[in-house]
Amino acid sequence: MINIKENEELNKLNHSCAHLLAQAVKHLYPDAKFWVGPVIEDGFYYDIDLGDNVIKEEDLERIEREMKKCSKDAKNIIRHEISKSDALSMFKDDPYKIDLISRMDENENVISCYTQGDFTDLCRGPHVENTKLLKNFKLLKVSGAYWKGDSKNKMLQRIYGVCYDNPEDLEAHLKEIEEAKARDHRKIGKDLSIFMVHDLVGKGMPLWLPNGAIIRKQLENYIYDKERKMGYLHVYTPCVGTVDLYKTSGHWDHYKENMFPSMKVDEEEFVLRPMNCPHHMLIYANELHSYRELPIRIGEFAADFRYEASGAVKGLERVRCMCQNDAHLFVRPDQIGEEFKKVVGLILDVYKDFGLNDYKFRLSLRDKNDKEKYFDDDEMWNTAENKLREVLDEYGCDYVEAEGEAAFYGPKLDVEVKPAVGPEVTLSTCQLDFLLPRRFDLSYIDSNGEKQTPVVIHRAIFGTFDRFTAFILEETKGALPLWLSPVQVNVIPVNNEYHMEYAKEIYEKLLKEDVRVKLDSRDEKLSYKMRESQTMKIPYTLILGDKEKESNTVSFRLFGEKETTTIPVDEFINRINKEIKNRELNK
RNA sequence: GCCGAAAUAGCUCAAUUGGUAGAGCAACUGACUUGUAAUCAGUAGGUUACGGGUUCAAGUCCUGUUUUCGGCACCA
Repeated sequence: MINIKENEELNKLNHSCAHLLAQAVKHLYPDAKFWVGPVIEDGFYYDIDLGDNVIKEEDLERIEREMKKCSKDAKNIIRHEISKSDALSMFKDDPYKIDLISRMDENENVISCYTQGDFTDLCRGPHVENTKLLKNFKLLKVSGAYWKGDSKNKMLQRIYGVCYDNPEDLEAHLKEIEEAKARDHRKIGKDLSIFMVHDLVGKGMPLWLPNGAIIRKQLENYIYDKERKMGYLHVYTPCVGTVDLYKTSGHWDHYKENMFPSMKVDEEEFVLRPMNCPHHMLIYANELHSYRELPIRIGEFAADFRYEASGAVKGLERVRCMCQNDAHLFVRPDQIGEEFKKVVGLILDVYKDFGLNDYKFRLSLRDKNDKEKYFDDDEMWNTAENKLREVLDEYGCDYVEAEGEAAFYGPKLDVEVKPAVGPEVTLSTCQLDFLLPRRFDLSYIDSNGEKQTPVVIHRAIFGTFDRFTAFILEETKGALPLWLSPVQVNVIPVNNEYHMEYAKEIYEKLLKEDVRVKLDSRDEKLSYKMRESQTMKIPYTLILGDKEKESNTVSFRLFGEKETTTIPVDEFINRINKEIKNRELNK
């Protein structure tokens, strides 16, 4: 999809369309007051205060009609510049405009406005010359949005739309939205029986069905092997901890509100754990460590529970019960760079294995002025942040820096991806931590026999198995590579009476090879079974009839393809074994 | 959590202004014995998310709750 914000012409067009929207809304709702109407990657929006009026989805059509009317009026969009004081008196009845004007740069004494017919808006511009150029637009959705993005403020109404300079591009844009809905992992998850949810279990607590469980198990095996080869030691720990554990770590103070409420058992108070760091800290502290042992890498596929806001819960992507692909690396200060580099290397390696290219690195730093959230030690923060930058530069990774988004214990590097529907989410994460080792009084003995404090690196390559599965389903549109597919081979005899025996023979052979194979023995036509095989996106469908039986061959059809290939049975077995072993991607 | 919308058979959807809840697919039974995306016939399937109210009469109107969806805010 074209990035409208970054395209000069489309940016201008969409910005002007936002004004056209405001003009139409002003006609229909004379009391409307306007906040801002920026251009975004996929169009534009305008935030509006309508007082007691409410714009609903069904009103969008009416507003669109009014916009068309305004467009047909073919008014020139005229820029004029006024002084700051004139602007303040001109918009004196509009608290939103006063807010904008008064916060403008001291040096900026000239303020620009744009007028089209009966409508004038404060705006930096630029705009198209005439409203008649705004023809190919569509209003897409309406929602609430907090003023200035702060939930303590009043909620305004936001209308989203998009505009193009020709009807074909607009049509293509709308089609893309439809296609995105079709590859939403919630739809695929239902169609392919991957997961379900149930009110009696609870919101944000997905149940992984057999098909989903296979995918997850494959992901676990894959990353477990990678980690083990890199010297990780895997553990199992309970998914509860005492409140005191989280008071020690500091999480209780920072995240109490986002944890499930504590439960009292006898004299102890427990919580469902929201993360695993404290448990792993205790495992480290269980033994005395020499500087020679470090780094020590403790890994776990660990279930965590977070009381996510009800409005945030979404399929497998944002859940209240998740399984992290977690690990904590205990390192000496001189090992930070090298160890961090290994983690970034692993991330790059894994994304390559999955054929993922569309992701972004985000380096989250502290807000130097926020002494409440972030512990006050300039040297530690600066050292940590610079180490992360160094490694990223070494790999030549592009990244954006985000101030004030670090964890309370240290800076972090996240990998962000865009789901089919909704805003970007974090998959992988790697975080430096100078604080928790101190809070848990962790130590190792250095070469002089002195106690030193290790540094901890928190990292999750898949992030959570839940979210990674959601993402991989959307990336592949449900047509998973062979090694991840719940059913890898579907065996269909041409005629149940004459070919079942041969079909069974092949089926047994594949079972012995540890292939996930299904034999469709129902009394149905071949075409009926083929249809289901394709809609369930099974990678290989075998057709076995007289021809195959006589020549000891199999005929297979790949998912999404029309032609059939016939090869000897042994050759087929070699072929899929190789494909599975190498975790080959779909072409 | 906030602003909106929605919830009807396992799935996808119908049901005029309030007037007997239907269809296709799936399931089951039988017939058909099939060479690459839906063979035919029959059977069964519902406290219309849950609770309360208005009404002679509620899937439909009002109200509370839950869940889902679109955004906002949040995301260790």
